[in-house]
Amino acid sequence: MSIDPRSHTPVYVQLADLLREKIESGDLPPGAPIGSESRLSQEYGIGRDAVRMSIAVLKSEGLVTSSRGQPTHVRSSPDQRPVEVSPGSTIVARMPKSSERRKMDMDEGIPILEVRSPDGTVQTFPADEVVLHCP
Amino acid sequence: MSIDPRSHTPVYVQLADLLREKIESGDLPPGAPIGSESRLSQEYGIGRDAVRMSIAVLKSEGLVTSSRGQPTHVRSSPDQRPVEVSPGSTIVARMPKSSERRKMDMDEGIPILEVRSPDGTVQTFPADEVVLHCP
DNA sequence: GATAATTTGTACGTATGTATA
DNA sequence: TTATACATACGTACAAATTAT
Repeated sequence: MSIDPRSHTPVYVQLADLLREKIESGDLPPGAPIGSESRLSQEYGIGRDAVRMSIAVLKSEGLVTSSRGQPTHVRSSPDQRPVEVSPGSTIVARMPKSSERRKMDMDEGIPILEVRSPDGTVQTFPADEVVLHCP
Repeated sequence: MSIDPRSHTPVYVQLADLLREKIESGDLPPGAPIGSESRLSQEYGIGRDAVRMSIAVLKSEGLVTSSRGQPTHVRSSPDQRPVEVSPGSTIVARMPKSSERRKMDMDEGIPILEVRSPDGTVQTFPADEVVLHCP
């Protein structure tokens, strides 16, 4: 599996597809480092910018996480706990604002689930932590 | 309101915050162009790269959309239609994969809502189009 | 219809800052 | 301290899509 710079598909999309395949196949299991930017850059013969764009795609899909000084690694999703929803509640999902995401210590690419109960109370959950159960 | 390149807060975060404020205050209403990259670059005295990173933040939050040849504009969310959920259903939210997003013609920064009915059927909705109603 | 101008997308480069090991 | 790795920020160039002329 390699990357074709002459393809109509951008190289960063090709690399993202390639890495996503490795993640979903288990070749890169949760917690595994996907390889440093410079290493991927050399290995596939593309610029570091293209590598970073690939990783940005995977981060936006919640598949990997990265932070300064640490290797980028495959995200290990937490166990999803069941949450019982009150009868008559309404549910929406949205992406958190950056400030909200930092405050709730959420990774990129994770939506927020909002549950509005009939009594007016609103509960918000990081979407990867819960499974809502309707009555 | 201006941008301080000496601040500890990255300039692209500062610009994202600035534009988000204008969007949420109604100064930049839905459908309004936020200004071209070159214009924002000149106006705030920062590089085009920083401008693009700012816009990437706002796109990931579902606040703006952009495509080749067209000015980036404030996203106008569609009306959220009510969806009745079957009793005993479970609900999760996640981000779509790139291929999924293209196939469903979804903008960036929009989660997917998955409703699993007790009979095993699974319904998926772009999260900005629906409000789920529990029985 | 054809051209030109505008705008975003892709891809490369360099340099420096900051956090971690 | 040193080395590694990611984050930020600047630059350039060209491609591709849209809009205006």
